[in-house]
Amino acid sequence: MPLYRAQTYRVEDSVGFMITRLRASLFAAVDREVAPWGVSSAQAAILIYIAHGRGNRAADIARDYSYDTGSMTRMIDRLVDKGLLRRVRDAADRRSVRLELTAKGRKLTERLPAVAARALNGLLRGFNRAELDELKGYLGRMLANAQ
Amino acid sequence: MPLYRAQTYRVEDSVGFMITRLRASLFAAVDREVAPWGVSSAQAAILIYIAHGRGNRAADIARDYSYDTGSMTRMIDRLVDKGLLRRVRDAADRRSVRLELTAKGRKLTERLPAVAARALNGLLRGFNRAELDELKGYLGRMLANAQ
DNA sequence: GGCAATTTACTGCCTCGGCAGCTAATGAGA
DNA sequence: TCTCATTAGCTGCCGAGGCAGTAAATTGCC
Repeated sequence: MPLYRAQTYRVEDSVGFMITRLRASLFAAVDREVAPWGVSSAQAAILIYIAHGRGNRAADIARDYSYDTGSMTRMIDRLVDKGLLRRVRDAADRRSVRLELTAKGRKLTERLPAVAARALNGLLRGFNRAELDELKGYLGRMLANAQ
Repeated sequence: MPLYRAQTYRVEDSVGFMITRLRASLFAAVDREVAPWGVSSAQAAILIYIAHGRGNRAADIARDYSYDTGSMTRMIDRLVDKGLLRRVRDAADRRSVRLELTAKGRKLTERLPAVAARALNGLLRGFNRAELDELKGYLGRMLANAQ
């Protein structure tokens, strides 16, 4: 017996619908907080990634975030335009572009993890650690099913 | 002790990150299935809403889906252009536009719930009913926290 | 009845993101 | 070494959404 069936399908009963709304309200919450600093939630995620030093090429971010490389190019364009990021051609592999935070970008990025944490904690009000772990377990299983 | 803290924040450990990726892969799965019929997953959601008869004004959908009304206008434009939907000015409240499925739209819409159910069941492979209910409980609590 | 507030839909402008197609650079194999 | 496949990044094109501002219609309140 499948969990969802066409005959009884109701949008508002769907996990997909809930996830979509959750994502939208989470992004909106972060956007409200970082807007005064002139960036968006999506841009903040890129900055945090680079600051954490787990890779600094556009292709790294695209792979880890499952982003389209064309989207990445334009995202980086916006961050470069804002003076937060710098493109540096890699001498060893001249196809690649290394991304470096500018001083301004580094300064801003220091404040971003706190915003992300606050937004998540807001959504998780009333949750204890065990519940969060269980929730993440479910989400992780779904992601694994998605390959 | 908050669940997320700025000092230890890692994007890939974040529920927000997981939700974002889940949404993207769910939409992509539905898009792949309905693309041959000339519609997108977002458009399919609108059609299902109208077919279920829980409201047929643009404002109803925008409210229930937490959509921007400007986005709704453009979404309806695309569906009207495809001949799936018809705009009918409401005689009683002339601000409103009633949305009606065309014969073509009705025919297409009959097949959509099955696609949605299949996509969700794919993500939920290995889940039993109790686990799904618990997951939905968690997501519902987060949505309530988002107001 | 008259005026203010609200609602509905629409528009322009913007960010985000996928897809397809392209070039340049690199790597692997005959 | 030459060829072919792969990779990195960029571009055009599109759909999806939010925000702000507008006009018309409706509702509510005095």
